[in-house]
Amino acid sequence: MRMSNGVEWALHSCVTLSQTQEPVPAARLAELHGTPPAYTAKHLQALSRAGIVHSTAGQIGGYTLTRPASEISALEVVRAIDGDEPAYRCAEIRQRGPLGIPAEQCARPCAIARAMAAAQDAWSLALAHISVADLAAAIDADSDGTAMADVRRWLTTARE
Amino acid sequence: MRMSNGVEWALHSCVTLSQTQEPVPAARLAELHGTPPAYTAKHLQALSRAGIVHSTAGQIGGYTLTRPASEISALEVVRAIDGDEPAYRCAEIRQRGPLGIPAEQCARPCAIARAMAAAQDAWSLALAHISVADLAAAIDADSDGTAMADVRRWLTTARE
DNA sequence: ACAACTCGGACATCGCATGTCCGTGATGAG
DNA sequence: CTCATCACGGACATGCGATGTCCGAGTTGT
Repeated sequence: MRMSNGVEWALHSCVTLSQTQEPVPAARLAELHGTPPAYTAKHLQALSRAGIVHSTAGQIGGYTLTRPASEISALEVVRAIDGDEPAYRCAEIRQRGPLGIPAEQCARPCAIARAMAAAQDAWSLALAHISVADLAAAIDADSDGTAMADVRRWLTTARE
Repeated sequence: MRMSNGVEWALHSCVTLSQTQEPVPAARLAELHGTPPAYTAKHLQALSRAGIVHSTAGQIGGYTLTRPASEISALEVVRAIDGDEPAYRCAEIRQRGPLGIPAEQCARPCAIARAMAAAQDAWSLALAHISVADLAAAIDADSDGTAMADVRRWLTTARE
């Protein structure tokens, strides 16, 4: 079980975008994070499709958050990048083999699938309770309150 | 984020093995579940390495559980097949780019990594509380108490 | 002692994630 | 109003890991 690597970049990008009101181009975010520009842009497009960020074209274009950072959960970002299908996909083994159960008796998911789904729900719930604003605040606290200020400064100075 | 498909087969195999004391060959389990024999054997080897099942060679060989099914958690089985490394692997983005933080200030994991780890812990905890015996009982209940009896009968008659 | 049956690890193959590119459209300047 | 510049958006290669398969080593019963 492995999560897409782009989830990390997307979360960092959202945290960065939460520090400004002006559009930030994908190339700028890639430079700040030290990630491949084209690939970073690809993930931002996924965020755009999911309605988490808004894209502005043109010379002063870029990406902005569509909502306050406190109203964007980490779960939304993860789902936008990694897809919303569950990690465990039941292949309906119970219907196969010499003791296969007819499909009409399989209205409910298999007990194993139910257990895995419950685990996934617990995982989702944990992420749903964390917002982008929470992450930004935690990162700021880790750096004694300088990290986000540095980001804001860098975003403005780089634009000059 | 996608879990290995073999997890399902391994869990079903453990449930089946919980219904008998005698060794069951990998080929027999594959036949019962309608899965590729060689690949099924591969996953059983992983369970063997993890100490969940015990293998017996020779003519009447096969696999048996090493412990009572009530003492084997679904989490153990999942980890044995899918690996025990976390789904989210932090690439330490905070150390990169123009605002990179020196490594000596990164003793604690990044706030984002901590959030993802907490979600993974919730997921693990949910699976740790479910035993193979629980799964067998739930599957039996779904079929009005006939499924496990059918499995036991099939295991003995097929051996004749 | 033999033969049959078992597990165990080493070897191909496929799909998806990763990474990259150019076309399209919009914006600001002249 | 026209044009040049810039940014997004989707379509195109590539690499690695999961999937799937095979044969050899070891053990047991005959």
